[in-house]
Amino acid sequence: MKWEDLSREPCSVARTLAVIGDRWTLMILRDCFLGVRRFEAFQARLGISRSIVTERLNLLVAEGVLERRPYQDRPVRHEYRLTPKGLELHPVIMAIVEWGDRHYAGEAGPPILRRHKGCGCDFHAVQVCSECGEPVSARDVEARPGPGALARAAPVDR
Amino acid sequence: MKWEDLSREPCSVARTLAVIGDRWTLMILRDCFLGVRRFEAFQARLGISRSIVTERLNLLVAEGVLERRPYQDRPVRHEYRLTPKGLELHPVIMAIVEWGDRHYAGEAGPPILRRHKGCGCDFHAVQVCSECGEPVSARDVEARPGPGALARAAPVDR
DNA sequence: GCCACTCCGTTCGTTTTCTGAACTGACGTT
DNA sequence: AACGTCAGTTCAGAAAACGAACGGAGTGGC
Repeated sequence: MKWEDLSREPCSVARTLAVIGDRWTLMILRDCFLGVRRFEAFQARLGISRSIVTERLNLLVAEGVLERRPYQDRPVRHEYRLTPKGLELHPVIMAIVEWGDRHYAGEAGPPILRRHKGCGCDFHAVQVCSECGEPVSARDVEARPGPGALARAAPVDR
Repeated sequence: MKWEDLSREPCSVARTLAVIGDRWTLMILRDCFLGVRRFEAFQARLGISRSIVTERLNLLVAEGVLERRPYQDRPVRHEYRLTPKGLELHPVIMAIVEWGDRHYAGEAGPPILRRHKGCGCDFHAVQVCSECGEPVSARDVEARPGPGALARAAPVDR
């Protein structure tokens, strides 16, 4: 399978990764959530090729994850901001942070603390069931084909 | 920055992506959570180069995300199973699914439905604050350097 | 014994992607 | 006029991924 074919797969993981699954895209999004908005800042913080920054930002804008808006004229300069759709990626970043904090934080503890404005506490993100509110782990979930599944969805070969 | 340097960054996102941020690794993990365990099955389902499958599985085993265990002798054949550390990646996959379902499911609806065994309902995953139990969105979070932050953690340049 | 088949890889030459460094261009500052 | 900032673009060389073939250890059929 080619990378571009991912978006045509009948799978929400594949379709999402077609947008954000690139090597550096999630790092760019991390920075977005930390408030980074400018081309130079993304490039400097990540230390990657400028052409990659251009390409990734353009893709994210095309997908409606980021919005490119002018913040000055003469010369016109743009900044990249998360759209509502982009903000909805927050749980993805938080889930990644959660796992990294748990398994790769050093002796000292996690490199970044997050406070929940609602209750004022340093917190970590927990995933719960939308129906009963109980925490959900991998073992608690049973997957089956849904209405958007194509015929292609063959039974898994174990 | 090179890809290998990610694991040395004082950032849980970077460290996590150093392990699972690869183009195909998250697709392999998706299949793991759907019960796929064998080399041939990963390769056939993803349709990617066999050498890439080999490399990614080896990395995931080296990182303790998957376990390589024999399921027969003569000839010895191994299957790849999620370890407890690997199972803890479930929220990451679920967060990705959630976003894909919301923004890329067609008219018909999501391609896969998930039932929570605890309550028996089809559900979706919600992220809540570990302290107060309220749902957390991007706007509700305030990040600041934690104990594991190095001096390198400069203020964000906006 | 011989051939076909399965599973799990490895090897290798070609194509694609990424990198690093320089270049452009519009504007401000000294 | 010279220099600096920001946001890109260009391009040769390095790295990664691809496809297709090959290997090897066993099973099953005849």
